[in-house]
Amino acid sequence: MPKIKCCSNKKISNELKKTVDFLKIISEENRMRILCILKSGPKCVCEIWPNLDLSQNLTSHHLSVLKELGLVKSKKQGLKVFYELNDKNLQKQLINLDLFLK
Amino acid sequence: MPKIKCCSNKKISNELKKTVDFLKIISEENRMRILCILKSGPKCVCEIWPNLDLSQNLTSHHLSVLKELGLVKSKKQGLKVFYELNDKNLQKQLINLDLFLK
DNA sequence: GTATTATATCAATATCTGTTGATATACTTT
DNA sequence: AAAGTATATCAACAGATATTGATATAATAC
Repeated sequence: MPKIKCCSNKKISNELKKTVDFLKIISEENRMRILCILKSGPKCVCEIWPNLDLSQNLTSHHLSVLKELGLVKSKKQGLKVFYELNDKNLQKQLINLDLFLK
Repeated sequence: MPKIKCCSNKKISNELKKTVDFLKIISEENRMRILCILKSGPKCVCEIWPNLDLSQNLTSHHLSVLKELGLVKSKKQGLKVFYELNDKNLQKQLINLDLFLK
């Protein structure tokens, strides 16, 4: 039986799991839209959710999911909370994905 | 209110949905593993499932999901069914993903 | 023909994840 | 202090998706 790296090697297997976690987060239409919206720069929640045809609280929830995985960062400014891409991490995850599939 | 392409433009919005469909399929640990295994060339199901610690029928099911989206192709050879990457399509989908996030 | 092997299918279940509505927090304005 | 605005949180529900066990199909070997 030949050894297959992504199945037998623990380090690679762990990397694969992390990549899958990343994919699970971005494989949702509204979250992908949020990431696209944020490509043009930081936005507060009130600028994001009307574009998505989503409720405010659901948008907030998706943002928190993205933040938990480090794909976006946020900073409070008065009443508003501005979200922006954590582009370094996002690009890193895309590169890891490529390593598995290219 | 500024227009945001991935939300307002129908064509781009459709592309985004297709990309999300692709992501949903590959955001599963075992399916990602299958794709990795197939990078080293065509394999029959009986060579794949023992590597995955999955049952035969579940492996078969995941393969059918991958095939349905055109990420793998299969050909029967006697009793065995050999699966191989549909690499052209896989790479195309990765490029589309990059278009949205890079 | 029967037995055996490889693969696929199906219904039932379990698990996960998005959504909703209500409410809480936190800041600003008056 | 009270009212209003922006955001977050929570429990409950709904829908989707992975898993399981049993069984079906299809090709080969005897």
